[in-house]
Amino acid sequence: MELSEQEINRRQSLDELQKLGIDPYPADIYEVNVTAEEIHKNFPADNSLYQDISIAGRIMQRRIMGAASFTEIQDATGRIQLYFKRDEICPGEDKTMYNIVFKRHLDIGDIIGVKGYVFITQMGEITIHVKEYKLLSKSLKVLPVVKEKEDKVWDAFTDPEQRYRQRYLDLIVNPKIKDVFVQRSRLINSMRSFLNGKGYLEVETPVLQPLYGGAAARPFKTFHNTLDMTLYLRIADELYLKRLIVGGYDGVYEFAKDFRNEGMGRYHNPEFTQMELYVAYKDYKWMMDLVEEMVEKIALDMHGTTKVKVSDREINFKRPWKRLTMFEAIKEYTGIDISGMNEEEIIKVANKVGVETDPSMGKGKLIDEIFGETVEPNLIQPAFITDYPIEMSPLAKKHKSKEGLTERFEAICNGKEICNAFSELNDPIDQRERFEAQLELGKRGDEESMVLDEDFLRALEYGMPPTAGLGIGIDRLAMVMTDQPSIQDVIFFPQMRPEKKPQVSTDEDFIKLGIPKDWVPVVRKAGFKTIVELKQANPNKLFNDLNGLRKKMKLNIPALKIEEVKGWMEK
RNA sequence: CUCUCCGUAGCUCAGUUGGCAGAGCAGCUGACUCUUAAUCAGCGGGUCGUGGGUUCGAAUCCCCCCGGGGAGACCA
Repeated sequence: MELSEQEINRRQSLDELQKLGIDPYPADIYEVNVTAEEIHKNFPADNSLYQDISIAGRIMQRRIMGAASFTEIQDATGRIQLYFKRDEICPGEDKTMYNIVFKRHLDIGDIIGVKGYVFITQMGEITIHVKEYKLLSKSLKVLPVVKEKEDKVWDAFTDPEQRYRQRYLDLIVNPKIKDVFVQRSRLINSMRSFLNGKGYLEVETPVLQPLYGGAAARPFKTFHNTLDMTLYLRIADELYLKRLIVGGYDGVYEFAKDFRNEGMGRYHNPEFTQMELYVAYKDYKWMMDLVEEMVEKIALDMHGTTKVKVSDREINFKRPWKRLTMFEAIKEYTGIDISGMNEEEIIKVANKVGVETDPSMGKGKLIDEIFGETVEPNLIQPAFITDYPIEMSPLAKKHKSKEGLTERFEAICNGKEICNAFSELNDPIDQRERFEAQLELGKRGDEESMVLDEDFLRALEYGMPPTAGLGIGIDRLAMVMTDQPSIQDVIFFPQMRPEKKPQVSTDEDFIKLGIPKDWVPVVRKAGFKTIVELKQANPNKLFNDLNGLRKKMKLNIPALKIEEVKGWMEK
């Protein structure tokens, strides 16, 4: 690849450092005994602390004033200023370590370790007075320099494409991003400790599945060579976890990566994280209480309060949350009671509220669409929607008392579903019929309808206790809890199209033509990325251009002769 | 997949009606021993996303393609 001027400078510094006997990538452990955060926290109260410290981090900022310099380094906890003084770094006659190594060959982005003591400058900044330093890693790429003063930010690194593709850069330069992922981790820890506290068992089930099931979604397909069969990446872990309830565990849960082969956008990444929980001898009402308790606790653990700021609103997770049946909710937001209607009447309602319909949609799907269009975006504060139609809930138990409905709920918050739960269907004969109804939908053209899983039915035939099940979207919950507008902001490496690589020939290809090694970068600079392009060039013009560049770039290599250039063309 | 906006130096962005490609930061050279968006003087840095077209002349106008954002579609 072609290097920019600054990248060439850094590689030259690397060489110079090595000539001075400095290993730019030393292998030894560098012992650190304090963090930037600890110093900022404790030093103001007790100035006798931190008088013999060792700390390491990345250089983020340099202000050089002749024989003294201020540098900021950033460790995992934050930034701290360093003070370098020439005669302190170099007590003897030899000032190389300051004048040459520090001033000339260190750059923003390099990682160094320093030893010294903490003091406060005349400007009142807590600073480390450096007695000695060591280069720990030389940085060859130029970091974007973001400057900040009193909440004003200059030259922020904001391009979403680069931020997502090079998340490491985003994390280095935008410290608030690092925080989001710390928060995400705390969310998961909070949930896990809540579930462990209840005595449930964390388990793992297959990602590669011969049949996919447990949700309405299109799968990713892959192939196992030895078994000579198609496998699917799981779209949900439901059917496996229920097999474990059949096996006799009281409560099992899994933090699972699931994969759905569908569109992408602010709320959808092809792979996403879900926590699914199944508890024996419970029902969906019991599960609602658990969800409220768990999410309230997460908010408290993360923010110390149940109130969470999300964009320009405040969402309060304090129990109890509002509870509405699906029909009540649709009636509340549209004024239409669809509870007694047949499919034809519902199609009319759907069209009236702006939902497009097509023949593949069953009654359940239609109701779901009407709900999604009219109700869901309006539910900002956490709310439970209960009692979903049977057609859209093929794994949920029929309602105890309401005909045509199931014992199912979703929690909605900030206009989006965050979880889905039901009293699990444990009647194997009913379950078989529901799967068959799904196959029927599939024949009507519904590509997300479920397939029939015989082994799962066999498990149910041995008998599954009444069970409550829950799936909760970790990414979406993290979006709400960390106030991020897009799912890509709570996933380290969101899915993206591959970066296109420009077509280039290797250095070896050029050298094979007889081009001296030192001339290869010049040839590239002249605009020839491939040997094919080069061979089409006019040798006289090429000869002139290359020697011209040699002069312009002040290269200390012998000038080319026209015979040489012609020689490359003939090979 | 559709609509829409965007792609210019390492980063953030200007670029008029089509007329020599600009600024700040970063970099390099020099000055400066408590600075903090350090300062001061000087210098270098570009395949204007890619390919085609119109034109005497294209970063600018037109078309194709690539990548991204937003809104939909699909989806939970």
